Amino acid sequence: MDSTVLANVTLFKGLSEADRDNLASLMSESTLKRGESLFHEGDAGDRLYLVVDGKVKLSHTASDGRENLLAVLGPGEIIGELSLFDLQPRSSTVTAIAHTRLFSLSHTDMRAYIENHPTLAINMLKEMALRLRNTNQQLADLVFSDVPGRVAKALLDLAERFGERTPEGIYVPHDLTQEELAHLVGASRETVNKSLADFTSRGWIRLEGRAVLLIQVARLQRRAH
Amino acid sequence: MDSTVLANVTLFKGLSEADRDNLASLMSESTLKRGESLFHEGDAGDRLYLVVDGKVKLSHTASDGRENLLAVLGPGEIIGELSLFDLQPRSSTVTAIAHTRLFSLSHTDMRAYIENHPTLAINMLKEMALRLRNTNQQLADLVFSDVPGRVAKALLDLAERFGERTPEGIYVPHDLTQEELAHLVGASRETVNKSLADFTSRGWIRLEGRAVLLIQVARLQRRAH
DNA sequence: CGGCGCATGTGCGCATGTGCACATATTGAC
DNA sequence: GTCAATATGTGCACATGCGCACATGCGCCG
Repeated sequence: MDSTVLANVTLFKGLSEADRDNLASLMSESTLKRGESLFHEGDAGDRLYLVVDGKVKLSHTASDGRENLLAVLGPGEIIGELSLFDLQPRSSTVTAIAHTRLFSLSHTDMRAYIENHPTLAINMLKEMALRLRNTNQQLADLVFSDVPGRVAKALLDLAERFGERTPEGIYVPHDLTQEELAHLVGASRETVNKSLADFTSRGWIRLEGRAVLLIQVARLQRRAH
Repeated sequence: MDSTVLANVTLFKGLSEADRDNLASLMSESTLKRGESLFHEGDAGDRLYLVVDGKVKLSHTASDGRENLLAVLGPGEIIGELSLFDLQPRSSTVTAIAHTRLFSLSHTDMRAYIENHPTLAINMLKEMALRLRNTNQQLADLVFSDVPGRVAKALLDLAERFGERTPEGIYVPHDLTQEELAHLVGASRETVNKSLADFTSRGWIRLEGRAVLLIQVARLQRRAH
């Protein structure tokens, strides 16, 4: 296991190199192809995962089959941290939306490390505070904004996390189908499609398969408010 | 400051009596009347609060003035824990909805304690994991359920936290106006009022000022799904 | 204990967004 | 490269819920 990867992970910031090596020796590696799941809602979970490369979606399925995306996670982000502390079953399903490489660590090992390394505990708390803020923000967006507004917001969010500047604008390879994007913003596929079509006809964005080019970021920001 | 109160707070479970005494000596006490605010969204915050008695609402206001309740917190629950870790300004406004007594502690003192007491760090992580699960659940409800469903859910939620069994049913003194309840479920006051009227006419509940009597809990659960 | 102000109850027209139906385009497996 | 499966694009009827308008009710402050 390569401990140098861990140096770039927020969760492990501030740990000594020896600690990171040690942690790395406790981890195992796995990969997922698009569509493959890491675990399902309701499963008992005893591992913590770390995305090294690729992207996964965190989803929740209602009893009638409708789906809802809680988040899209990329490199450096952690998965399955909730079950670590409250011992509840997985509250969401995690599925790869691109080819993904992960490291994982048993809850037992992680707990032991947290208890002996205050820095790690604090990092973990920071991470969770951030998540909580994001989720609260999402809640507010859902209540306050209409569908086009939420779509604009989602695009800007994805841009911040996965975008790269180009001469034409920000290129955002999000790997989501429009249906998945719809689930992310809590709307129907059709409505999201129409919003995207509208933004395109205004020249704000250009669709390129499972990626978008954001051309007029300021307009999108205004629309997202 | 009375350290016996701390013995019943989840966050401080597992600490020695000496530690609790010591923490108590670092705390100060304050009270709020209904309508008074502890702090506002955007404020810089450097204190952690603990609800001893009463109830507060945690709200978020959009730029156009519309409001959204993130949570209602009661005895034993903590407030202002996010700013502790990420040093961001307050992400919500906290206002008393009943006469409320609070203890508070400076971030510096709390951080020092967390770093030296793994138990406390783990408790904090548990607390935040729980919050995160709840918020995710709320997100899902907002996406999947219609307004009456969300109202039913909210009533059951409030019952679990504040209700007391009586011969007639579960009596829930929630202290919320219908407008506040509407903000909590992300709907308009009018629609919530109509849902409540409907539930009442079916004999599922009875309204009693800022309290509800839940008569047919099973029906509500079915409606909330 | 009287009355003002906030809270609740209810009808109605309008806007948003859903879900179906169907066409077209793209992708990926063989 | 072919072709089935999946994803995207778009019109339309219908449902939900919002927001205005207004009536009624109730609590609390002086």
